[in-house]
Amino acid sequence: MRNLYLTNTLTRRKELFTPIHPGHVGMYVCGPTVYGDAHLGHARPGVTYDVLFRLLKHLGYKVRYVRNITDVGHLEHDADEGEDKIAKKAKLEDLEPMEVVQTYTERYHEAMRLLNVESPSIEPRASGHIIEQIETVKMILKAGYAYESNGSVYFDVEKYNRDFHYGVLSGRSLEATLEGTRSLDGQTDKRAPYDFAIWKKAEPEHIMRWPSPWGEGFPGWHLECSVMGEKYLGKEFDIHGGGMDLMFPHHECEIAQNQASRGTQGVHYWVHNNMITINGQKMGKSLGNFITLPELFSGKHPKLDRAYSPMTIRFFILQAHYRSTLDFSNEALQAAEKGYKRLMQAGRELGAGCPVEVTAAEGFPPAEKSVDAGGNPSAAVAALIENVYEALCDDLNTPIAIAHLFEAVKMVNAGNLPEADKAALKKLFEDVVYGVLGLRDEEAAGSSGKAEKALEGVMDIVLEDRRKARAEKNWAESDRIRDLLASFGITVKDTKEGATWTLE
RNA sequence: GGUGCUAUGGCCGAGCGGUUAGGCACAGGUCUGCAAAACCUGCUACAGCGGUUCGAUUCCGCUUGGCACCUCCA
Repeated sequence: MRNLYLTNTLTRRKELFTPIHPGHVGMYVCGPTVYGDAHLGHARPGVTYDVLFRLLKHLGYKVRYVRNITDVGHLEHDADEGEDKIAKKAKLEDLEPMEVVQTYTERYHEAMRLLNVESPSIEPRASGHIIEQIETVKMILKAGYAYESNGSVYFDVEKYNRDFHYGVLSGRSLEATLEGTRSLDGQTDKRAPYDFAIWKKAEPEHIMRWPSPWGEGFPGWHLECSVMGEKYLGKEFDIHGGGMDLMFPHHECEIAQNQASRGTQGVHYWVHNNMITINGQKMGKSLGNFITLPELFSGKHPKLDRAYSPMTIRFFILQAHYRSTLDFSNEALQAAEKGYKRLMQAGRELGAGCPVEVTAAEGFPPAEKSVDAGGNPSAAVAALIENVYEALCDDLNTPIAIAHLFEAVKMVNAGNLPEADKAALKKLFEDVVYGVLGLRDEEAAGSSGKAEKALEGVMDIVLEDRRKARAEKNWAESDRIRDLLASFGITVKDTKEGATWTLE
């Protein structure tokens, strides 16, 4: 199996990926809190870990990919104020909290489907694991790393830090953590400001609540990932992904909880994707500068010049390395769109088809074996394919992989490709462009609707008339038809093979 | 204040101690009744100041700027 390198946040370096169980990979990624539409920022981890999932499968691993849905216990502000986002949204919209969860979970799934993000193997919900979370709280209490206080249970960070290191992931010392911690106003049940709730008492007005040994309440946010990760992937698993903003405190707390409850940090490779920025600033709810995915797809947002297709967004994300920030702008998105279209055009030229699912390749680069029928590809093509795989396996360097793919585009456009090269590149497009990168040819997707079929028929007639006019060099009539169509948003282009048209 | 990241040509964005990243835009060309598209060619940048080195955009230091986390956040 080909070597894969990943940057492990825990060690801050690129490491050779070695799974716990040869041939198998357990991967957990923090999913969304479903209290609103997913925005462009959510697309980043969605796409990034989708590519990792697809790449691992393509490399031949059997992967169990767990991505949770946070539908409970996500505190809005400081833990002591105890209002969770979903309950708040429910009040705002006068809904049952689970209605909010249902709506936005479905909308999230739809957005991910449009982005061609594969479903994870398991998508557990926090609300479905209250019993397990209570059990874990008990274990942490039993181990002596938590204390009960007025119906809530807090993690005793100071004690933990004496035995282990609270801050291994984010590279902080406890003192450093304390430095910037906000001073807490008023009463607190916590012993120290850096302690965090693993079980939170529900105030009378709190809607989402469950009975527990400490009274009615709800689990702390950090707990769910520890618990669901262990339940579905075991006490130790290979990869844990998420946004860099979750590194502290969320993932730090997860490690502490794991260590305290099961005696191990639990995760071998921590992978963190960077943020998408807008005018150089993080795109986020709290900053109010985010653009939701439905808005992007429809173009309905003051910051958008127009709509951008899901694949444009996906390509845009893939053109930057996942560990770098990526700055949003209409210009950048339009550049991505053009590049994406050029890539797809080459794919069509090669006759490559989108695979239904990613398949494990045999031998690497896989093209070596696949083109026996047509002979071996040229050295240039073989090198190109090798470069693409090398980039992907080098910490998921999709921008480099794409740069090499554009070399392939050049070769295809230059024409006169030997059959063996053509076959090898076709395979490369199927395996990598459509497979691992998960791009889909939106234009080739085909029109199946009745109205579209009808329009196609009408256009055939109209363009046939125009062709006749052109054959008679009746340019006035030809241009009249073209201008008329343009006024409905239909663009006609004359190519060597005849006229083509596109709507809007 | 603490911790960490970052500064690349008109824009987005890789990368590396000595070699063209790539995309978009732009310019020229091919094609074309025109237009558009497509294709070809061109476009050589690494914040500033020092240092290490035969050689630095790439390593080190300083300066200046930007960002993230430390509070919910992908």
